[in-house]
Amino acid sequence: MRQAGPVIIDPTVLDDLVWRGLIAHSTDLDALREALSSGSVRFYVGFDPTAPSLHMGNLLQLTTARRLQDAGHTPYLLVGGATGMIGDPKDSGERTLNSLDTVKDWSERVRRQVTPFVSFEGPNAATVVNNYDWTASLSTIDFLRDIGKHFPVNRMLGRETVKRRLESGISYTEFSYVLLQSMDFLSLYREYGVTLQHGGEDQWGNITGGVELIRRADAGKAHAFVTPLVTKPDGTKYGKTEGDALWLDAQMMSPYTFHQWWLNVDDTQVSQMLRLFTSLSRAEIEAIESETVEKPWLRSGQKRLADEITTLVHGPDETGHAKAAAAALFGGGDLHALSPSTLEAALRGAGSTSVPALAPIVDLLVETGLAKSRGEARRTITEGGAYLNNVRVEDPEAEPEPADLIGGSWLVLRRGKKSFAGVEVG
RNA sequence: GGCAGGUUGCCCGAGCGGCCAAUGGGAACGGACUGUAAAUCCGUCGCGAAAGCUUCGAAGGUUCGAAUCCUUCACCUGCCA
Repeated sequence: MRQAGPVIIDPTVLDDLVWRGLIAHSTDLDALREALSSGSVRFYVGFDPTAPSLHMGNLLQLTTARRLQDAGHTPYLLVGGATGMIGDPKDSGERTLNSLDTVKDWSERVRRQVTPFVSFEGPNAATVVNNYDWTASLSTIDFLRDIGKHFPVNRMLGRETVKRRLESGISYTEFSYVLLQSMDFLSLYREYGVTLQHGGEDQWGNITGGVELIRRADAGKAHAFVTPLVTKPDGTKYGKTEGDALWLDAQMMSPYTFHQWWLNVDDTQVSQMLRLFTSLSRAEIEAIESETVEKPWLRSGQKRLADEITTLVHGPDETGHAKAAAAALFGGGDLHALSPSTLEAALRGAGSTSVPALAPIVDLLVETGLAKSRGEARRTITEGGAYLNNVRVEDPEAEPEPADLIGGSWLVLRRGKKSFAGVEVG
């Protein structure tokens, strides 16, 4: 896509990032603006393989990297094959170390997930690196002499994450994490001339550790900024409990569910999400914002958000399917009136199960995963929360009849307002 | 190595021999109201249709009866070596 030849630098990129609210903290902003206006800056962002899929926080880094690349800068996407084996300290306590095989598997997944977001063509083509490559062979002596010497322990103890962990305990392993990440920045600085790192707000300490190391070890000048931590309206983190996590992997979260996730974003957060995650222009976003204020029930912000981001992550075809599925299931019309192919596609997106023969609703609720146990399924029916083909089921002993089958073989089960599951009988 | 404290359901946190499947809060789930929103109100929240069964770090033991007492083990925290 990108033309060979000189890179065209967009000098307004930093101001755009600021307007979007993507900069929570940064090193000297004026120096950074200067650097970003005067040439293609090589920058890096890291992704540790701590789960089988990337999530919302990683997505924010990926779209940010893309913005920088679109403005003419050169991305280095780092897979944390080494740092993923150590684990950075988090407030909730010591991590369980993952096995070598797990980290390798997840590293590979990260590498695959990360690549579609940037371009590998043109003069400012992206590069994917893995910190395992320069970390694994490093000797302990060299590490302590060359890296460790630059880290005063008294300063390390003052870091917020460490302070919070001193009560509950922190292992030397996690305490040392900052050295590894700092060494990454130094290595990329030396090897490729990388002078900028960005990441999530929780990485600020680790990132500035690298900036400082470059200064101490090489008397070099590097920049950094971090994006804000995106929290739920109540201030808690996403991904803390199962239901909130947003996975980019289609196996872990279907494109339909992914699309629904964005569609259900709070009114109070739509504006922020549009700015942070989409590439819509300022004018477009402001137009949507005013429409959201005037006619909130249209949820135009949520719809645009869901379409844009699902397309970015899963492509336009999947977005189309997700919208069609939602229209079919939430449309409120008679499901029997839908064409079998439309229905089938919708249910595949929402999740479906095959059973050999008709069975009581209670069993089907469990079978489809809408209820965890038969007791819970019965309770759901008693509470009035179970629906067959969008009609409430009143009787806990109810059993579907052949006439309920749509297109001769499908049942649509629903729990509550939003959870659908298809059942294919036969 | 010594001494002290801790380990309870998704999370936090009561309980300290029977009235405990285990108070309370949060999360989650269902209903009403709505816009597939928020807020609010109501209800549910180990498994089982029920009888009953399996839970309170692990394994033993005392007792008619234990999450609650005893022993050993594991892990965590603090203080002292």
